Amino acid sequence: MGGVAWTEEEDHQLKKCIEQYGEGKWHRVPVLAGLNRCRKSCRLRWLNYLRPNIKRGRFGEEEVDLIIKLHKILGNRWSLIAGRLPGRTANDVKNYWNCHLSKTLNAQDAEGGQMVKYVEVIRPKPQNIAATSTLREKTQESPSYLPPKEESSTSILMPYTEDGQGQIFLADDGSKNLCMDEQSIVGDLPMDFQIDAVKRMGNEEDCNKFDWDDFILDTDIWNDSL
DNA sequence: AACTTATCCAACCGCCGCTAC
DNA sequence: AGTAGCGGCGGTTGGATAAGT
Repeated sequence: MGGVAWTEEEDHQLKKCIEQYGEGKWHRVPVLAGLNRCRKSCRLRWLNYLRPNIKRGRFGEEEVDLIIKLHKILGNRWSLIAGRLPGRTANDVKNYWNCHLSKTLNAQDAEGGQMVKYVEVIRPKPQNIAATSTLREKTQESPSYLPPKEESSTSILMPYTEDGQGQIFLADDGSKNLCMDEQSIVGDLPMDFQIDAVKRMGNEEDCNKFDWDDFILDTDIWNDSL
């Protein structure tokens, strides 16, 4: 292993400590539990191994499908992906990806697998001007950048697929619709940037009301498009 | 049976963003 | 405004084990 393996006794001490004091305050855990481990080591051991309801064993077909879909949308955001797989940890998902999926899928891509690109989505003009300009500066780094069509609106980027299906338009009222406008293609951009952009968009009130991570992760949206 | 190579996965490391001071 | 401390995350490491020769 990469480090010193945990003993049964250490596991027991950690478990007892969490049961007594609850999760969190990890810097205090080594002292409270009487363990010669750092806060990070304790946290990791709890999250990846000792926490109740952790699922062990092989990944099911449905789980693997979901991992592939979510990885397409989110990239290496293992904790977000694991959040959609009950009982699985980010470490499990990451290990599974690295051992089983990355090689297989890279080979498929080399043979012309489907590729995700991105479209521009129009939202109402935000009140937070500073955030908007940051987004535009970043967006313009894309070689195929197209400026927003209307001054009264601004844009975010969402994935669509090579075959032209599944482009998402977010209407003023927050509803989600398909958008087939080819002009709206902005280019290939990393998902991290998109999420960053999405988080920066709109006034604070709007952002608080709308759960963007949940929107992006809402697999029902992508079932038809990916 | 003995040795080598490949695979798996628990644990560690370094970085990042947030918060309190 | 700067800094220290924290929780959290993703990348990487390396020991254990399985598979191959």
